[in-house]
Formats: sequence, structure tokens, C-alpha cells
Amino acid sequence: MSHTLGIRQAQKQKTRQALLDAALGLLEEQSLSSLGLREVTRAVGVAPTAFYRHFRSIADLGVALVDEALGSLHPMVRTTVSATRGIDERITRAVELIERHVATHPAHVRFIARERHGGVQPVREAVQAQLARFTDEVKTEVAKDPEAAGWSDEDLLMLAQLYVDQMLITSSLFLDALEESQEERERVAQVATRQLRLISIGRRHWLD
Amino acid sequence: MSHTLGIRQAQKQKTRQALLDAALGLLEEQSLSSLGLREVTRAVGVAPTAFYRHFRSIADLGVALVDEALGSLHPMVRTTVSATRGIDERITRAVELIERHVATHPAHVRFIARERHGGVQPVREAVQAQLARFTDEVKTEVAKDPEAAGWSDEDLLMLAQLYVDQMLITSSLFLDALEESQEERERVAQVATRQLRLISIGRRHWLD
DNA sequence: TGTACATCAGTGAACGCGCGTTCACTGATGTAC
DNA sequence: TGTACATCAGTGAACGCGCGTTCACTGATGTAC
Repeated sequence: MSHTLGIRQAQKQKTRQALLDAALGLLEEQSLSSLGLREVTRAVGVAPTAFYRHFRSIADLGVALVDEALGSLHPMVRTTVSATRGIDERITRAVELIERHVATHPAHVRFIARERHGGVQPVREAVQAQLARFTDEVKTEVAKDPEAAGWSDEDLLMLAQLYVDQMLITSSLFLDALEESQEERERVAQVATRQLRLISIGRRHWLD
Repeated sequence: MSHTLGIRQAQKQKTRQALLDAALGLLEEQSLSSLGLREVTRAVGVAPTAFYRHFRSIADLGVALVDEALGSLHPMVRTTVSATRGIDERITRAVELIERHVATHPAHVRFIARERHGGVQPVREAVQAQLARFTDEVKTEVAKDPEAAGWSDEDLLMLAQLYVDQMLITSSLFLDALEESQEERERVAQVATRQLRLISIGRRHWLD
């Protein structure tokens, strides 16, 4: 126990996290640009002024939420796309992983879908930056695949973009399906699987 | 001149359209859920209370904007996707049409991208409904193509969804590129063209 | 064509309310000796 | 270990402001005869 965080620091972190959690909860039914600072502090049970000890503004909190929602996702993406096992198996696994992630982090997924094109510029930019990182990582993994032999850099990038966008679209569809039925979720999984399969076929014959 | 609209009706329409236009302008830099009724009437130059003569609420105005933005688009989609001429030509033409539409209606495109997953439920639902109509129309056109012989209904639907999503993604990228350079727009066009080409290759070998 | 009445798009004052932000504060935690 | 001072996360009162909505109104347009 060489270095505990200190009671004060620990409590501050806790309040900060409570603000982030409360905001994420409130954002299920509205967008960031209409979220109020007092609304968030009220949900946590602290004075409105306490907010300023942690964030400059709601936009600032939004950027923190983007990092929380997308920051931890990188390792998953990397392992999913990488060329292990057969193609069909990889596709099935990827769709399953997406479905599970949406089921465990629905609020995060909704937040990203909403604010990707939302009305708060710094947040929008933070999302775009993280997605650009994803695209680059996917491109790196895709390039390692033997099937990518002879592909130009531009072709690799367009394929990586296709994959990332496909992932986001599928996430959003799973999210809507969450509030519906098991059948609906299966339908989404089926469509997503077929779309990835079609892309993978196109990829195989790209240089024909 | 059998039936002019009447001065009163005509003036009312004009004010209504002015409210829609002003709202669309204000929405370039914010999202609908943070748009104020007074903000809109102030931009038009009428009293706040005049708003209620035309719309029940901002959400109601938003739904009207969705219809304005997407309603007129159906004929274009139909002719673009339909099986005329060669495949490469069709792809090039589709990408050009998208680019031109974004250039002439940037505010509408931005509005749809923003509110598709935005925080105002009735508006979100209106967008989804219109997009479902698009998907259905695209599916009908795709089914007519000789290449679609032997395709199941589910396969046709998943392809139509892929096309519609691709159209939206490309529109959004063109929109961002509008504020940048001609080179950036060309890069977007190139990536979109390649992605559509890859999809078309996957489509050709789907039943192999 | 002219008159008398009805309609209704837009007005302007008024309201209560919740907002973001400021400020001086309190009291628990941290630090130096 | 104990004491004296510094730090700083969270408080609570206060502010000015713009919001959505109500209401009775005005005066141009529409309609019936």
C-alpha cells in the first residue's frame, strides 16, 4: 500500500464519475445540447456549483463521455477484425461481439450515435477523432490479412471505413432492437451478417 | 385563373415557410432539441405567439422539416438506382447526384444526419419512417435488375439497406467536405465510388 | 357594386420558471514541523 | 504523536435573463345578401 489516492482525491473522482453517470442516464431521452448543468447536479444530489469543480461546461463533460464510451473499445476492435480462423466464423463472432457490447453499454452506444452528428461541436469533433483512430486501426489489421496482398493504401482505407461505418450502423440497429423483441435482434444480426458477407465477397474479388 | 389561394391563405403559407427556413438556418449550428420557439420567430421577425398559428411545438415544426427534406427525394432515388446503362456508369452517376444534392441542400442534409439519431422522438421517428420508405423503393428497383435473379426477399432487403446507409454516410462526408477543399470533395467521391464498386462486386458473386 | 358581419393571422403585455454563473463561505483533509 | 496552518471539494444565496405559454386585442381579408 505504497500510495493510496488520498481521501480527498478519491471522493472527488467519485463525484466526477457520478456526474458522468447521471448525465449519460439523462441523455437516453435527450441530446447533449439540451442537457442542463443543474439537471445533472440535481440527479447526483450535489449543489449546481459543484459541477464547476469537475467540468468547465456541459460540452466539456460531453467530451469526457466520448472518451469513456469509445476509449475502452480499441482492444476489442483490434482482436475482432484480425485475421483469425475462417471468414464466416470471424463475421459471426464480430456480429456477436457488437450485439453483446450494445446490450452491456446501451447508453454509451446511444450517446455516440446521437452526438456523432449532434449539435455540440467539440463533442462531435471528439467522436470523429476517435472514429478516425478506429478506422486507422482497422486498416492496419486488414492490411495484415493475406487477402489484402496487392491492395493500394487507398483501397485499404476505403475498406476500413466501410467496416467501421457498418459497425456503427449495426450497433444503432441493435440498440433499437433492444427495446423490442428477441426476434428483432435476430433479424438485425442476420442482416448484419449477410452485409458483412457481401462485403467480404466483394473484397475477395476486388483485384479480379 | 380559376382558383387563386386567397390573400390570407397565401400570406399564411409565406409565414409558415419563413418559419421553416429560419429554423433550418438556425439548425446548422445546433440541434432541434435546443432550438427555441422565440429564437425562430425572432429570426423571421414575427411575434413569438404567431408561431402557434402554424405549429403546435418545435417538435411539430421538426417533423414538417423532415418531410420537406426527404419528401422530394424519392423520384431521384428511384431513377438513380434503376438498372440503366453499365454498372460503373451508374455508380459514377449516383455519387455525382449525391454530391450535387448535398451542395444544393446542405442544410437539409445536415438536419437529417443530426436528427436521425437526435433527441426529439417524433422527429427521429419521422426520419426513420421516410428512410424505411426509401429502403423499400430501392429494394423494388434492385429487384428489377437481371443480376437479382434468384435472390431471396431477405437478401434484397439487406442490399437495399446497405445502399441507403451508404447514401447517407456519403452525404454526410460530402457535407463535411463542403467546408473544406475541392480536393477533399474529390477524395470523398473516390472513396464512395470504390465502396459502391466493392458492394457491386460482392453482389455479382453473391450466389456463387 | 356596396354594406354589414364573421373570420382569423399576427400582436403585445404579462406570468411564473428554471437556467448558468458569481461569490464568499465552511469544514474535512492534507502538510510541515 | 500533536499542533498550526494551507488546501480545496462542495455549499447556498443571489443575480439577471430568456424561455414557453396565456390572453384579450386588432385590423385586414373573406363572405352573404
